[in-house]
Amino acid sequence: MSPQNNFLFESLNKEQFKAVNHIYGPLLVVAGAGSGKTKALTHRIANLIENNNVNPYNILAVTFTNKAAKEMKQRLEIILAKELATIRFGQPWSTLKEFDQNQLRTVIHQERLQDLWIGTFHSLFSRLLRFDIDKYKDPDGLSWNRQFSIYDETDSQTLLKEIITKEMQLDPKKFNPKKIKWAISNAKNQCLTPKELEEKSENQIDKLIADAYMRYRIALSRNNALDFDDLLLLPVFLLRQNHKVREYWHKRFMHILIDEYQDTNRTQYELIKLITTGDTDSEQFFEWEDRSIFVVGDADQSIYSFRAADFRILIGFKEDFKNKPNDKSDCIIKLENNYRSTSNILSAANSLIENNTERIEKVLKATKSDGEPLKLISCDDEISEAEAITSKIRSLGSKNNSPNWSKFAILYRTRAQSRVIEESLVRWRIPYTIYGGLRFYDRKEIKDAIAYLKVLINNADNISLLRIINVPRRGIGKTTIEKLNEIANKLELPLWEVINNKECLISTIGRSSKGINQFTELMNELTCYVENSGPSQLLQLILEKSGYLNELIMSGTDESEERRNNLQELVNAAIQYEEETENGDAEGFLATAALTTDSDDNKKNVSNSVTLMTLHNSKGLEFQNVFITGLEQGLFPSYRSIDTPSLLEEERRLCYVGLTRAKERLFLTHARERRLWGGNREVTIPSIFLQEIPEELIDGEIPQSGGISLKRDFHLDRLTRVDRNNNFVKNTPINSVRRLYSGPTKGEKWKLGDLLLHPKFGKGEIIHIFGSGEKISLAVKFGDKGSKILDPRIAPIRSINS
DNA sequence: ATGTAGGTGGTTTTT
DNA sequence: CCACCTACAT
Repeated sequence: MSPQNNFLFESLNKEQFKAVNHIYGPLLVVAGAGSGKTKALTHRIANLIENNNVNPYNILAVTFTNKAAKEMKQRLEIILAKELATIRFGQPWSTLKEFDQNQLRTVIHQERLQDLWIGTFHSLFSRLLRFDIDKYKDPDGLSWNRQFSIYDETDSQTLLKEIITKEMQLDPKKFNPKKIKWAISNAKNQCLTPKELEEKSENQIDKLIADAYMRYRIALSRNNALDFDDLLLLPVFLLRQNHKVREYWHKRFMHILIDEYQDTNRTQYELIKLITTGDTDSEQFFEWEDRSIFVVGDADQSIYSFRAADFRILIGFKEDFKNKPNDKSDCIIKLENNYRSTSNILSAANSLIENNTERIEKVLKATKSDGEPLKLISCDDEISEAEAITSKIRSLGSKNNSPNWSKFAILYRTRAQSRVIEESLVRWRIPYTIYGGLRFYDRKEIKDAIAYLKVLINNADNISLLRIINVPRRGIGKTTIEKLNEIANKLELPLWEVINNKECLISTIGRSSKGINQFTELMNELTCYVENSGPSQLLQLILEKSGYLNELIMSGTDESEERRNNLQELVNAAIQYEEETENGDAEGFLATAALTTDSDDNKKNVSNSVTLMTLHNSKGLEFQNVFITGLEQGLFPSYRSIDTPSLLEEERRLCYVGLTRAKERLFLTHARERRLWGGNREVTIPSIFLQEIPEELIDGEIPQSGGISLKRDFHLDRLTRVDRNNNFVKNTPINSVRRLYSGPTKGEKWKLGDLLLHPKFGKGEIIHIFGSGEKISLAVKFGDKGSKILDPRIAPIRSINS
């Protein structure tokens, strides 16, 4: 059939059409922000299935987030259902009743899309490992089975810390487990084995890290566990060594699509290459015949190099996948029409990004009119910044009787910046949602419940076992656990094997084994249910039989009520998982739990609230009104990037991503001074990025000071906070609020040119006064000691008469 | 075995 | 400033 007649192609521009109609061979789609790349992707998949007889079973589609995967699947469902509508009902989709529409979608979902693999690299390849991990033969003799646990950052750090302190006998203060984990992760993302890392090491510390990596790997395998990076790294080794496995996946995934290709790292790239080329020698060029690889990306939006993403992979695409050495065929399509933002916003973004050197030349062309100029909001400090943002949102929102808060997004470089903004929003009763931060699955009670399930599935998982062995309290103490753990290590057995052995217990810890017995009996009883129960039922049983729920009910506090609700929510999530996957097993549910982030949660999107998130989290989203905050040197761009050109370019790309999120209005804010971590306020320098946007596009504005009349009130007690261990923190005082409420200062006795005496710096002269009233800081010049910024309420200074 | 006080160290971005 | 860890008291 002639594809041109197909409505699949109706709403596409010329370039999008070319992309969608690409069938075999490699293709790189360079897609600028807002240029309709998701459309190109979904329509191409539909085109493959609908018009080119491709079985969805043979398609692998990689997205950057689970949310994107979900959305893509839904869009695909609708496209195909529309197609089906004309065939089944002989009438267009829009004229069908909702009931019929839904029925068609269900049909498509069940009959056509069930076998389509679509998801993040991590979720897709954890799935692949569930099939084939037992076929992996490790050169060091390590092994895993398909019940493997997935360790999150905390779990793996716990494990690594144990290795560093106990096995290697190093001082964790000198050798920070976090940093070592970071280094190991980096190696894994570059596809390096411990051995390769060791060969590359140049100094003692590098050697130590390689050693830790080696031991960490062994420890993971003893726990039958993998960390996030392993989910990609292990498949690479498996596919490299096992021809049969490689051929299987090569033959299965004939059409590979990858979104956000600029954020691919070496390991992911290796993975894709292995599956695409299959059993051919890398020296040889194979025929594409009936297969394709289709990647979409934008080098200007590459913002994840800190986790080893490398956008040069995108730039090298043509070289990597061209047909023959001399192939001249053009396998690049550029999407440059932007359908999202006003022309002013685009001009600003284009000007900014032109300051980067490493790029694929590309200019976003506006399809919308000029719109309003960008607004620059300069503020005294971070509190007035927050107030200015809030007041702007209020004035724009109040034009409407029922304001649509979800049209607003506040973006920041670091999470720490959100706090002050939250306080301001709470004060003005503006509803907001923070993305990122504490994951649902990271809450204490959820991690506990999941740990039970993990141990039931994989009893070698010591980290999870140790987490729950005394939760709820069974009177098992630290020394007992320590003792047993030592025995387990000595015998090279999982801790579970040791505690599940009555003789062993009695001979080693004797009378203090009561609690342990209670625990093993519980787990043995629960194990009986594993085979015939789904994850939701198992969780329910765990919570009841362990006494976890009872304990929460007994305590009867608001906090425990909240925890119970969360646990109910967890059971619901498991039920939903079972429905979506048609009786998916507990292993699959655990993988979902490990790999789901908060921003994947679609429930949040429907609420009418202002969005707060990091710039990183904003990738792929769009909002009517966007605030980019904290545009100061050292904050954005970050102080760690400021002196390194390549890192600075990444910050600039991050800024570019931020700018291009906005559809209509864009606000840029900065504070003239800022308290970074409660310490002294620092005078700031406006971000270099502000200078890189043409002046004529920006409209300055008089900064709003923090001195709006504030009514003491409400809600502050509802700002329940949770610490990093997920315990609720009671009555956290909110300092900035307190500061704003406390009355006027004891008087402004300081003025320019005054002389003062400081015990450490000596005599100084006030050369500048920042702020006024309560929030005053003095810049004082101390002769040979240089200048300092002082807070006169804190600094031990007294004025002297000249 | 468990709870709490105080000292200390760390602060970019995430699957 | 905040969260974590350790040491100590119960």
